[in-house]
Amino acid sequence: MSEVTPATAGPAPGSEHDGFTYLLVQLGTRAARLFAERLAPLGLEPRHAGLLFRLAANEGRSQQAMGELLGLNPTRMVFLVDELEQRGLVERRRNAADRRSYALYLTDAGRDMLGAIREAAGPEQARLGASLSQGERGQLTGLLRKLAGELGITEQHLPG
Amino acid sequence: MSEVTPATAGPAPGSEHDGFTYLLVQLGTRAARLFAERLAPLGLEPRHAGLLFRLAANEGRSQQAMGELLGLNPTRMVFLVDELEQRGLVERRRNAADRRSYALYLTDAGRDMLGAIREAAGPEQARLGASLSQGERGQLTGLLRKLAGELGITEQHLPG
DNA sequence: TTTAAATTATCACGAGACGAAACGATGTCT
DNA sequence: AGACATCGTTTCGTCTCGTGATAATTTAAA
Repeated sequence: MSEVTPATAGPAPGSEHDGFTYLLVQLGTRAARLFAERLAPLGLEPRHAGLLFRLAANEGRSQQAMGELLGLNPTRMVFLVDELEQRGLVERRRNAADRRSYALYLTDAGRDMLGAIREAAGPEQARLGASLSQGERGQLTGLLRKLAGELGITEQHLPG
Repeated sequence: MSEVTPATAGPAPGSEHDGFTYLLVQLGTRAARLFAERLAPLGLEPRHAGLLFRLAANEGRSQQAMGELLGLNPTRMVFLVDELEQRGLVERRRNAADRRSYALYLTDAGRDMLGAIREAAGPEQARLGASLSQGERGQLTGLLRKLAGELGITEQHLPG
């Protein structure tokens, strides 16, 4: 029974209609779009929010280390940090030990922005899950977390 | 209690870690990538598969009507149909009633390809959900369907 | 008939994301 | 000192996509 082939009949194995893959893709893109819309008034895009959140949990890392953590190549990372630095949300400090690299830090404005993002995203999530009871929401979160755990999603990755 | 504001404490309302929004986005993009990888050996990309599936349920429609259904602009639609026609999976037939327009049909090869896509995607989904029991998988599908229903996702849309 | 509208196709242009390669500055190793 | 690797950066080309303009064919309206 460890074999995953769904040879047992049930709903057609590969049909897109009974599977959760299609639903995951659809809901994922939809959720991303809703989040982006909520973020727009703040002058940010999802990737900015992603970096800010990850940075809050990993302050002082080098730019490249952060990029690797997020799955971004160095070129893209330079651009992303540039944008956030120009907005005064992130700071590049020379690393005293290794002056080739920068250490990334949140500014006070960056920390404030983090709060603003949370305030913007919270109600949106509540609206998205309005058709679910609180128990169902917890159930869903638990199941998704199980899936994510198997795939090695660690809350550190940045959505494509 | 119909109010959705989570004023009651519990896990911090806007925190990304307890919410399913972040998980949905992550899992959605991951599922899309896995699907694309499974499709690559067939020489197809997700958009091709999307059109083939939607076309199977809407044969005989005009090219532009299909494009509208999928959320693609006419220019892009021409290109997409070109690609599938060159592969012999889709056929453009002159519409007898209105000879300005084409009616789109699947060829036999297109129908075969549909089966191949299902065979490629099925095991992938099983692998993705390997950490879930069969009951949990059904539960998850049900919950996702509820969410999708609220958002008006009708199995007709093409993932961004 | 004349005129306007619809459908498909084609082209040019720019926006945006992305990767590859190279470069200067710095650090490390021999 | 010299050779080599690493970090951040810049530049270049590629890919995808959207928009707008244009044309050819066919249909519908005046």
